[in-house]
Amino acid sequence: MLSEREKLRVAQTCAHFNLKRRVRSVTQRFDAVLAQEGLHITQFTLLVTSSLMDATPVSELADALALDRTTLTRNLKPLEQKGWLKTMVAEGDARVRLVEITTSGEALLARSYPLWRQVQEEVTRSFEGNYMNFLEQLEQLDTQP
Amino acid sequence: MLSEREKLRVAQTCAHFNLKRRVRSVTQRFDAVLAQEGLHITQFTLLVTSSLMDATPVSELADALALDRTTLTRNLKPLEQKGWLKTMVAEGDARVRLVEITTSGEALLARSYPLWRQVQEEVTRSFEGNYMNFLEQLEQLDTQP
DNA sequence: TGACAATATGTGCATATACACTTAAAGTAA
DNA sequence: TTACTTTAAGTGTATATGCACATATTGTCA
Repeated sequence: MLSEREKLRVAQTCAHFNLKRRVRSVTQRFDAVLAQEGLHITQFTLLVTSSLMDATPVSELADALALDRTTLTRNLKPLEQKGWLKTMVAEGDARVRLVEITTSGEALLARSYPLWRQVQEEVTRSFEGNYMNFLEQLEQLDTQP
Repeated sequence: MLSEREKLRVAQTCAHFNLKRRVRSVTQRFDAVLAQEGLHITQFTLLVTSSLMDATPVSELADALALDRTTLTRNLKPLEQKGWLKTMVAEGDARVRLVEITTSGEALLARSYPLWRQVQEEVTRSFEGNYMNFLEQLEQLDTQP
């Protein structure tokens, strides 16, 4: 049986819990604004990355997003259905599926960017210039000791 | 059409993307170890909180976890099925469902705590004493300007 | 008391996530 | 060329998440 002290320690310091609940809050702030374009922040990020890495294999895109490949496969589906992304079989290797953003997807990005920026600025404002430092600290979470 | 520069800005600085991918990594590190007890880190946190706040209404528990109430309802289900949590209708108000940890749940917590602690220490080690400062910075993400 | 408002919770639907397993295609070696 | 291995991707299943809506119970006021 755990002591009260140990339980409190988990509740107050757990890296996962503390991160996750903040992320939930941040997700909702972005999603609330992006909803006017029928978009979630996860989808916005996926569209931007697809646009940056044009005609990329699914696996490479998953790596770039630090996302499980099978998760990406499912996340692509609604964006394809709405015509913002399309996929095509790679020439010379029928195993590979290349992900591409469509013209409609690019237009959506152009409309959504100001919305993203608005929330991004609100979220980062409270860091008062230390946001980049915060991002660096975040990276340490991945660093294996 | 977004410029390359704007796309890179999103990819490199987006608060949501940067948080989310680190969280995915942290989740996997906890889950990998807790798997030997058949537990996810999300469930571990839920069990600890239920244990701390004994016989709490679903809504109050959701508030404590900064979790949508309907999400909590579903997260409770697998834990109830495995007999680690139980719920009972509150005396005097049949609308309220109280969540309680079971003896079996407490035993599981006792076995899982060392596993949590092991990963927690690994994850926080790289902060070298600045972890609490990091948690405070995380809180600013919720602060409305 | 009876009608309506407020409260607590659950469900339908959709997205997000990942592990285990499957399928299909390409590469390789006898 | 055939058999085996490797590689790229998809599917089955389960948990996690939250909005919109539905249901049930309690409270309130005329």
